[in-house]
This record gives sequence, C-alpha cells and structure tokens, in this order.
Amino acid sequence: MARAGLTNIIVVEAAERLIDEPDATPLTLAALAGRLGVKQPSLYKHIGGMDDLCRSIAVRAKLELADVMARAAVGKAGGDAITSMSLNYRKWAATHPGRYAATVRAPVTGDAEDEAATLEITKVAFEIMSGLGLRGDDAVDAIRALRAVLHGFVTLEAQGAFALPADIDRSFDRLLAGVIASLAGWANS
Amino acid sequence: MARAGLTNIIVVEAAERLIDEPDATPLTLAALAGRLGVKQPSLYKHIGGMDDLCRSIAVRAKLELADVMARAAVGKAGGDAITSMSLNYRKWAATHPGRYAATVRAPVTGDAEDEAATLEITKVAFEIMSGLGLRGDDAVDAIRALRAVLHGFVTLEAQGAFALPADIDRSFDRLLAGVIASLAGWANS
DNA sequence: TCGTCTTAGCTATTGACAGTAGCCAGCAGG
DNA sequence: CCTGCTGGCTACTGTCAATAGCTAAGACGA
Repeated sequence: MARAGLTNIIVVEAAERLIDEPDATPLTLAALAGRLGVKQPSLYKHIGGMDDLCRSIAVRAKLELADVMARAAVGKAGGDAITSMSLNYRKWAATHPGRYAATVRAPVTGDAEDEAATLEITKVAFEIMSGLGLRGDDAVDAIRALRAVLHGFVTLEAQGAFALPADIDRSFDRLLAGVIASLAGWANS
Repeated sequence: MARAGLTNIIVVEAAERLIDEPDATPLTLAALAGRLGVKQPSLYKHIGGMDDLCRSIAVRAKLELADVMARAAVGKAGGDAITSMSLNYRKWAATHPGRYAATVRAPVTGDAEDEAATLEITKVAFEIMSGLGLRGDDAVDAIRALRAVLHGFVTLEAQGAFALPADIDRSFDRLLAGVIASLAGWANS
C-alpha cells in the first residue's frame, strides 16, 4: 500500500480546513482520516490524539488571529486602529469559524506554547490601546471591553442569533463606534 | 423493583442541576440516569433523546433568563433599567453556566415553543430599550449591541479568559456604563 | 544490489456514548 | 381477581476516541 506521506502539520492543516467548512459538522478523527485517505488509527502516528490536535489548532489559530489583528492596525492610530482591527477580526472569525472558536479556549496552565500564543493576542491589543492613551488597568479594562464586544457579536452572528430583519453590518458599526468613543474617554479618567 | 417515579419535568430539572454544577463535565445520559437512580435507557420513557432534552432545557432557560431580565428592570427606567438588567444577567449566567449556554442556541426553524421563548427575551429587551427612547432599527441595533456585550463578557469570564490581574467587576461596570452612554445617544440620531 | 532498521499505515479490539428492541413487573381500573 | 398500560430493565447496535500489535514501505549503509 502506497504511503500517504502524512506529517503532523498536514494533519493539523487538514483539520483546520475541515472545521472551517460552512456546514460545520463536529470534528471527528474518522472524518479527518477519511479526508486524508487514511484510516483513523493512522492519525495517531502524527498527533497525540484529539486533545493534542485541538491544542495545535488553538495555538496556530491564536497566532493567526494575533497576526490578523496586528496587520490590520499597521499604520493606523487610536480609533482608526481599533476600527480596522475590529473589522478584520470579525471578517476572519466569519471566514474561519472553527479556527475562531479555537482561539477562545484558555490555555492549560503550564502549556508554555499555548500561553505564549494567547499572550500574543493580548500584546497586540495592548499596543493598540496604547494608541488611545490607555495604560495599566485602564488598558486592561479596555481590552476586556473590546474583546467582549467583538467576541459576543461574532459568536452571536455565527449562531444566527441576529434574526431580526435589520442590517447586521450597521449594528456592528454603530456598536463599534460607541465603544471606541467610550474607550477614548477613559484615558482622562 | 420499586419504580423511581420519574416524569419529564423531573428528568429535565435534574439535567439542569447537573449542567449547572461547578465542575461542569459535559452532559451524558448515563450520568443523568445515575443521578436519578435509574439506568440510561429508562430515560427514553420520559424524554425523546439527547436533542429533545437539550431543547427542553433551552426553552426553559430562555424563559427563565427573560424573567430574570424583566424582574431586574421592574420599577426602573432608562439607563438604570439596563444596568440592573445587565448585572442580574451576568449574575444568573455565572450561577447557571449550563442553563446560560443553552439560552444562546438558536431555535430550530418551525419550533414554535422555542421561538416563543426566544422572542420573550427579545420582548423584554425591546421594552427596556424603549425606556431609552429607542425604537425600530435603533432599538434593534441597541439590543444587538447590549446582547453582544453581555454575552461576550459573560462567556469569556466563564471560560477564564480574563486572566490579567485586574478587577473583573470593575471592567464590567466600566464597559456597561460606556455602552449605556452610547445607546442613550442613539435616540437622537 | 542486498540486508537491515525505522516507522507509517493497517486490522483488531476496548470502552464510553446515544439510541433501539423487546421483556417483565408494578400498578391502576374494572 | 384480572387485565391492560407502562416504567424500568437487559441486551443489543453503531459511532466515537484510543490502544496493541502486525506488516510492509522506504531510507540508509555495506
């Protein structure tokens, strides 16, 4: 039997593609193996198991999201940076629902790589907030606020919770503008 | 063998208690049956299956959350109503994590009871927004905004995503105050 | 080219889970 | 008392993650 030539990264990337597909059936190793032309137990030669696979996806997704956020804010300052970052955050979450869900998972305590990836997002957020003049606890509050807003909106949108017949983009833009105006005011408090 | 005397409502309530326990292991029918002193297949005499059980929990949880929100806003107006409602929303979500998660599930199209329960929450939200002078699309935008904020914050908090050493209550209060100030301004736009 | 070693993929199996089939005993109503 | 209903049971299937152990593909050195 010709070998499939799998590697850890090939398996992980295939899983990422699988969970980001629109119909979004829950990830199973059998489905993943089938997609790779291999039987389910063969995957264990390349991943430690389901938990390990999900962790790999989470770490990579966090780094990817941090990158999306950082690139969106390049060359922008203050509210403009937040707006651009938020729009790209929402867009990436919408086009990568599975990966986005993975970014929310808190790292297991002691998992240095996962903790570093999580910190990467926080660092980008801090840098963007510093452009609004926010430091220390103010910045923490601001990051939590913006993250809650983005995560809440994106999650509800993905679950089809915004059923009412009104433009969702407009709702998002208004919410974002309001939050940014709030955050801008915190710098003086 | 003495009968256990189960009914649909007894099973559903036991499941609710199970998913709201702090250690939060995923719900299984075997665990639920064990809790009720019965074998797993016996549950099928009282519920249609896992999907049906989750749906029952969701419907009841939505009605319960709508009630929590409505009671919190009794006798209050405008920003005070929103603040009180939000504080109680967050508190209920924190003390009933499993039930709260169930409230987010969008109803299956055509499930009248679930759709009605979902609408109940929306109705309460509309009433509270009308106290801010918000109507029509403004109210829809406001509801989406507040819901995103509350859901995002509560979800991230439940997942331990707020790791930074800063007071979470303070972050919540500031975010809430900012959002309310924003919404109040929308009435004139 | 051949021999050897590593290892990728396989089959077979276990154990947890949801769900179904079919049995039997508790109990109610005549 | 007896008859029918039904709640709980055992026994089973199929799907899932995961493990054990086999075999052959392929790399590498002599």
